[in-house]
Amino acid sequence: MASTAARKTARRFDSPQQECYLNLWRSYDRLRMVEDQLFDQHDLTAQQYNALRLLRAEHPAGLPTLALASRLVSHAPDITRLIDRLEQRGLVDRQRVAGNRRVVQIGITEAGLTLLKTLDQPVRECHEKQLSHLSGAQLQSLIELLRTARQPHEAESSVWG
Amino acid sequence: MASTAARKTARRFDSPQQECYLNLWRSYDRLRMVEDQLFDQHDLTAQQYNALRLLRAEHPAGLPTLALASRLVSHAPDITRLIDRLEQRGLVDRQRVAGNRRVVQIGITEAGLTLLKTLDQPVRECHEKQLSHLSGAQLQSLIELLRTARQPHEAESSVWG
DNA sequence: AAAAATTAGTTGTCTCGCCAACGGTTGTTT
DNA sequence: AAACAACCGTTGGCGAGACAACTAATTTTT
Repeated sequence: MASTAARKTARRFDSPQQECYLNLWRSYDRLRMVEDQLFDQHDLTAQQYNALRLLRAEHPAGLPTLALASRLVSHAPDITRLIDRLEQRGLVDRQRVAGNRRVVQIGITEAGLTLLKTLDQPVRECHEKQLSHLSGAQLQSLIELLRTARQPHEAESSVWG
Repeated sequence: MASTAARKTARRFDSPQQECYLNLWRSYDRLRMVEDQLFDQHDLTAQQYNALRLLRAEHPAGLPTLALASRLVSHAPDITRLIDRLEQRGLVDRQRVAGNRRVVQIGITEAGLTLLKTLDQPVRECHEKQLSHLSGAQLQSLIELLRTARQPHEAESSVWG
């Protein structure tokens, strides 16, 4: 009966859209906790790790500050100080660009590369711990639904679109 | 061909599990942004709104501090000061429980109820804006996959399990 | 019934997220 | 070429998140 399903949803949620969003939030919170456990051991945040990964992919060229920010999974208005912290630990370096003195190019250092290397395997295991109970088909289905869900809220130019 | 699909994934992700988790993070980040736009107008955080909603559901009885914290969508180690801020704005009140003087019962005030009432419709519209482009079947499917994804990481006793 | 352990919540401290305002650099108008 | 606008990044200030240490109240142990 439709009324039964409706009543079931009505128990805690105002709409299917709300139920979906709160489930998204909750699942993110739970899986994030698993990842944080790993990164805490290395005094990193997920955001910092994400930045280092992107810089490794562009090594040795590096990326301008705002270009780096725009590629991060999660919006980072505080990119300057995120980089500050990584720079203070010697994991990245900054360099003014010759042709355009407004731009600051960020590069990953040898120390940064070394740190990432020690994390590669643990991170892979972490993601297994998070989601290995899902089948390949379930993973693909979930990925596709998540992409569809955010699609209207992605900028045209986003690398994430 | 399997190798084609594998190569496609390999472009940016180390594993399907990683791809899935990063998509989860990204979609959460994008949809969260939509919600924040609304709450910012009322100087609320999503977490604060969530707390007020839970307190309305328990009105007029209220909830002990830690019981409230445990029901929030997102883990809140800072529950005391979250309540402090709501209390300073007169949206909730605190009351020591007679029988057990350790417990502080939190209740929503009339002002809190009034604020929630003005938010009910905008919040519903916000969730529509977030996800109305998904069909009912897609929503149900996504909800179910999200629940399955976090299931091993939920405590037995969780109201979210 | 005194000591120990557990429970409930608060406080201190530090980092991080977020917005707005700013300074320096380059590109565009007129 | 002077004025204006746009761009890139930094800084200030404050609210929020995280974790550990702490006080107070209650329950359990011996």
